[in-house]
Amino acid sequence: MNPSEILFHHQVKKTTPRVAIIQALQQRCTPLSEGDLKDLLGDLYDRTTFYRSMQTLTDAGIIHRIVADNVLVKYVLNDCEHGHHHQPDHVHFYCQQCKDLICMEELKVQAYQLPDGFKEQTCDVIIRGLCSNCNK
Amino acid sequence: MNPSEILFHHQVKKTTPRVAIIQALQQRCTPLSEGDLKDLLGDLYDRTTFYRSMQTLTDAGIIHRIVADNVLVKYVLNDCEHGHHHQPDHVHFYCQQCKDLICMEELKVQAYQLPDGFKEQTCDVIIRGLCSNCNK
DNA sequence: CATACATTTGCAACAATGTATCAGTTGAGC
DNA sequence: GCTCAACTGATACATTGTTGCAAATGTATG
Ligand SMILES: [Mn+2]
Ligand SMILES: [Mn+2]
Ligand SMILES: [Zn+2]
Ligand SMILES: [Zn+2]
Repeated sequence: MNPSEILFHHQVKKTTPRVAIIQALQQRCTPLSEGDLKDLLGDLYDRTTFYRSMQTLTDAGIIHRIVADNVLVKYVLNDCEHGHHHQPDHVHFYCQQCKDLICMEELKVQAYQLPDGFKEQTCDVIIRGLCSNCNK
Repeated sequence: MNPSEILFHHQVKKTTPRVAIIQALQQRCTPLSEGDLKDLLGDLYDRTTFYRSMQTLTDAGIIHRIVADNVLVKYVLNDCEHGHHHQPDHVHFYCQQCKDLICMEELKVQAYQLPDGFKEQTCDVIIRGLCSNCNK
């Protein structure tokens, strides 16, 4: 599906920033931060618009957020081409040195049974440390 | 162990802010944020000093950080009285509405086997959603 | 106990991230 | 093409965290 179709399918208005953001996420197919997207798209939209767009797209179930660290949030499509859905799916590794976020597809996250009354919305499993490049 | 002993044992200089912070963490025995500690300790130290102290105490292995969310970091003693050690130990639940962080002691975190070369330093399992109070 | 030196602190300035308000623009449906 | 709700950009603000440097403090030594 192209960005326009995705937006229509989720009943979200088609706007220039939203289309551009979805397109960029599709092309890279990896978690991207505000900075990453800014590098790709330049001054296509205001920072305020960015945050509002990400909120809208998250609420609509088109993307989801990964909190890699208190100072780094990344965003991914829920339905990427090569099946990179994921939500409480796999572990993410965050390298404290090179600041890279790596999807550990092979490390699946177990389902946790919350006590009665609690409602789960998202689940992040973040392992922080040094990646194989930086650990030398 | 009292704060002074802990600091001495880890070969960290004994200073007023560090002692006060450890003391507060011991008394509450629950994860506290910068704001929580500020409420307890007032203007005992500057904000800059706080961040530097937490870095030092973390490096020394006296406390550890829990990243509840990109805008909320909490700190806990590694060696609390009633055995609340925890590191890759149990799941933390973060209520997106009342902003409470709850230790799910009964939900243990599995050990993940990282690929060769990767070095784990910390592991957070954060489930976000609504707590039983807010989910009504 | 006094001194000396390294460590730590407070202050000021800055950077990054995120939110609120509001006037002006845009887009989907008719 | 109109219309009106939805969205955007600009500005201003809040919070969290960092950096540089002079002044204060803590520990080790004599
Ligand atoms: Mn992933
Ligand atoms: Mn806990
Ligand atoms: Zn790395
Ligand atoms: Zn709650």
